[in-house]
Amino acid sequence: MPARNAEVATVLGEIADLLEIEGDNLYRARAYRNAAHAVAALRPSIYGLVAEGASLHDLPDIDPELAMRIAEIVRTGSCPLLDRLHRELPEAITELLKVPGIGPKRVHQLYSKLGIRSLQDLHHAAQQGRVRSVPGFGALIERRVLEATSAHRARPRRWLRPHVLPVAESLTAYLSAMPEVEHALVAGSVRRGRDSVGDLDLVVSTFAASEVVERFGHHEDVQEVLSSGPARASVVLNTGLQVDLRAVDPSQLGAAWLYFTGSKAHNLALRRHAAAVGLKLDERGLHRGRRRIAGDTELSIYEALGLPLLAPELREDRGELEAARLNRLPLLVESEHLRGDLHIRSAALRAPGSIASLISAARSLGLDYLAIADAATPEGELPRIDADALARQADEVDRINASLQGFRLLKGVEVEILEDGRLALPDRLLARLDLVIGAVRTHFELSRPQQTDRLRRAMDNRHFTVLAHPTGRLIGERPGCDIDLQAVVRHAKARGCHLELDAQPSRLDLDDLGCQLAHDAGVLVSISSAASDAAGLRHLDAGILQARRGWLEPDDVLNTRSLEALTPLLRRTMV
DNA sequence: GCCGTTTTCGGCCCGACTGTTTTCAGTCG
Repeated sequence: MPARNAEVATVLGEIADLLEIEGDNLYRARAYRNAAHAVAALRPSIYGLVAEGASLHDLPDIDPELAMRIAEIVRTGSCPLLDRLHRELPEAITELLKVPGIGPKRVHQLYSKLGIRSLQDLHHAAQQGRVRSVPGFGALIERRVLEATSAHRARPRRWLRPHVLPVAESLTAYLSAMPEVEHALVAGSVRRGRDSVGDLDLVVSTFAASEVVERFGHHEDVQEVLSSGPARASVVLNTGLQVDLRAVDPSQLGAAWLYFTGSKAHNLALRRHAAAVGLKLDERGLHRGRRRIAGDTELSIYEALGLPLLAPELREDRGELEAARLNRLPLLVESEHLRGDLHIRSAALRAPGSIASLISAARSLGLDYLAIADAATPEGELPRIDADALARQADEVDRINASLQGFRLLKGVEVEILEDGRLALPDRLLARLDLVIGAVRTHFELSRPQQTDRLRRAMDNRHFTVLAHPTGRLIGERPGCDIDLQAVVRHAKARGCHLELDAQPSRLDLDDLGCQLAHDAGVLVSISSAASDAAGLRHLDAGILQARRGWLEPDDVLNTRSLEALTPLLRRTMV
């Protein structure tokens, strides 16, 4: 079965892990890790590239020989090197790397000295006190291993961003309130706007680093201090969220904030760029020889490197440095650019007074229109909407519109895309609506060709306007459907349809790479909240963040259009 | 295994922190 980019990247990453554990040439392992990153950051389907015979060694960090191996992985899911590694090392051994404090060297020791092959083996060995007998281990590491392998299953590995944001705000407020602290800032993947995060990174500037770090460890929400030094601490909160704090001298704040915002790949690329122009960048500043030439702000560092300040959302080493050098960075979309929301639930129509508060909230966000679009399923658990209900709703919308000035409700529906690609409502009904949002809600298990054809056929319906949450993923719960997103995007372009970025925190679907695909194909993205009340509109900010991570500019987004400019875009001209 | 505005060979980000050592290797971000 041909593999998706993320799957190929996973295989390359596994090869890197296994090579490191084997203890061969560490730089060879790093080469595979770099290749994994390059493939993961790739927009077009790698399977498509291989099928077209395109040369993968045009990608950064990939030479002809490695390109051939990757092509083999794409076609077969494996390669001779991986097969050899699997013969020589247990399949589950890379799991051990997930235990904090255990890296490739220690995994190698555990396997060669104790024959440990899995997390379960490791847990038992630690229980029996055998781990401390291995060279390089001691009683302390053994205790940590025991704790980690017990807690490993209980602690969620990734957190949805909205669950972490309030914690970030409260902890930065706590730190800011300390008299010794000048600034307390959020860094890491939270700042980069990732949809889910593994931990929370904070940076403070202060002249009294060790006192601040010490006091932070005594915060009432801290359950455990994992490590603590004069300039940094890692703690686990009662909720299980890990928080890393760094305290730096105020003159180093920019360098530290830049460094701890990451991503790691961006940092490495930035350091390579610095080295190429004869400078050295580290977390304390930018240096020419022994002299520090920048570092108090992020801007000072980027400027000294001859680059503009890069938005944190772009810092993923996906071509942003090259774009910056060539002055081709996108002018990213912002919340203020949105003029409407094209996917609102009708619950607001039914509850007394709530449509008024929803419209008022929308107006205060600068929006001029909302589209009501409930889920219509042939037989479903969701509030079912049929022809009569839709007609009643249309009357209600007309009545409300008549009472509004400078604001408009649009009539829409979220219609189920059936297994064969037909829509679950008749055309004569769809024809009366301002927009038709098609959604996959069942049969997630279809093969990639089937699922892709299903979406393409749905878009062939001349009333189809927007494809809702294109992959159907639920972050941390359900992976997206197996679709050829590039083919879907191309078909959307050919049919004059648009793609939705559903901004609900558990969806954020399209994802960032999907947004880039849409942009590259010239397909517009509708950033929508799927809100059923005024509070739900705040999800739009998360959608904007995701769109920015996908390099989208205002013109790439459907609902940055005024109502006048939007109307013709909702009418299909290509069938 | 990749890469080249000193290099086609000899580098490959680098500093903080920890634990196990007895002066430093491993891990992490």
